[in-house]
Amino acid sequence: MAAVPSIDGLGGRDSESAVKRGLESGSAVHEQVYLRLRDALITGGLAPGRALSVRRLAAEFDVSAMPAREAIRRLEALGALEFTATRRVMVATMTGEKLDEIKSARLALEPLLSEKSLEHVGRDPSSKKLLVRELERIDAELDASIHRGDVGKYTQLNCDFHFALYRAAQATVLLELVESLWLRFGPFMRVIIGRLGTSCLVDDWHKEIIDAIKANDSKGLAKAVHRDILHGMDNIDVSDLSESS
Amino acid sequence: MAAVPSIDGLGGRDSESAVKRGLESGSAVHEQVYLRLRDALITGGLAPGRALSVRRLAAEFDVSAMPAREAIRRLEALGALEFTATRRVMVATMTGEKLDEIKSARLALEPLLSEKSLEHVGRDPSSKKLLVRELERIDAELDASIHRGDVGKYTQLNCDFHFALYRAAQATVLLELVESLWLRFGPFMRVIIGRLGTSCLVDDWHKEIIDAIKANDSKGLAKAVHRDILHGMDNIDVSDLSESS
DNA sequence: GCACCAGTGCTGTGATCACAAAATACGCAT
DNA sequence: ATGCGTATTTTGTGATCACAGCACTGGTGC
Repeated sequence: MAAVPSIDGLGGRDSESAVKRGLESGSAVHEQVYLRLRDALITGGLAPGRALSVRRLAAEFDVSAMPAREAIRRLEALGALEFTATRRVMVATMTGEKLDEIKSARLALEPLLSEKSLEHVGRDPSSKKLLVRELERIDAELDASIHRGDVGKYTQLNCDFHFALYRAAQATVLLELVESLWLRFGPFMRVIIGRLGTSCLVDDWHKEIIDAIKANDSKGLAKAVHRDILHGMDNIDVSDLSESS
Repeated sequence: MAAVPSIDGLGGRDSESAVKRGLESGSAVHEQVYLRLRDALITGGLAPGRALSVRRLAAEFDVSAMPAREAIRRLEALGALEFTATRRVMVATMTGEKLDEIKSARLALEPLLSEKSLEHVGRDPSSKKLLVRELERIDAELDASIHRGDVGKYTQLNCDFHFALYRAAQATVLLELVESLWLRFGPFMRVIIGRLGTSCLVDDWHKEIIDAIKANDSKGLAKAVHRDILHGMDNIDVSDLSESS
């Protein structure tokens, strides 16, 4: 009963989370539930509109209702989950307005955050080497998953790539804001990409990002991130929204 | 026992919250606890580093522990509260890095949000009139509180002013991001202003903001908001941080 | 006077229960 | 077969309890 098939992306998989935090996993049970649920959401493991319930979630994770409730509350505060009129909880749905806001916010924050990363990592050549190597590793896997047509893996790796970059900025506040944004569009994006397939995807922007880091080109990096976001969010048709709920 | 003297800004006061939401108060008890605690934090009613506890908070609000726990979890998710190493909860403290991040994020988001407000309100002259009138009302009170030297009222009104402006954008996601930012620096800002007094404050930028709205000057509005943020956060000495914990 | 240590109260955390309301399932009548 | 109303189940929510660990108190020994 520990392994859970009914929620995609929530099952055992490996211990490596999509958005590894600097923090330790924390002994608290509700923290672990939160982290696993968060990763499932951010990588699109749960479809928008998907109904959740305290007891079911608790059963999935083989814990009591309390930790599940707390995890749900936190994710609701971050906008990843939303209430129905009758206080039931579901994965947040997407609207055209929301999508627009998320795009604006991403464009405002993520290039900034990536600049900070470069600035932070620029002082220490060894840590920069490490970052570049990790990004290249992820990007290679990402490339492979695109050609393989593995949507699930792509989503997770794309998430890994960006947050590996952003985490290097050591900027907690900004990172949490961006995380909140990804939590909001992750489930939706997964549906979209799943519908379009990986054929429409390229990771040219990621290579531009890596090159800009290598060249210590702060503005170029910001621009590359900007373009990556635009590319990822512009080919989304609003008409997809109606079916995604 | 309903009126609580031990937490400033949490006591009865009037029913008007600092950051009124479009939503109704919601019948759920934990929602009300959350809203009151949030307003207390955002207006600086609780000092940074201030210890909170589930049971004490529950007693303050005359509810059981459960709603208090849920409210705390949500505010912790938003970065308003933080854990000690031993899982105890306190009002988030400020560091130089955090302050820098918050400033960056505010500068990136709030001018954008204000532009959206103008855009949204520009189509309907009557709603624009309404907004301008409300802003002028708040600004007048704000002016008065400055001359009166009423730091508490100033903080609350400044918060009211900005969120009255931002709420007009009808942009939930962006608003929640900004709210999260204000929750983080509200308590700290209150301490700073409390130390400096209202003498150093001017609300010229607010008048510029109102003028830009009247003139439908989108860029001018963004610039005015930008300056208001800079003015508010630039005269903060990092040395204040050590004493504010 | 000061440092240290035991004791006591407080705290987070998880578990469980009760209750009302909502959603689902089911069966009946047409 | 289908629409409808009832019955059962599930659900959120609040309350309470048990337990282990931390923090602070007060006192004792040096």
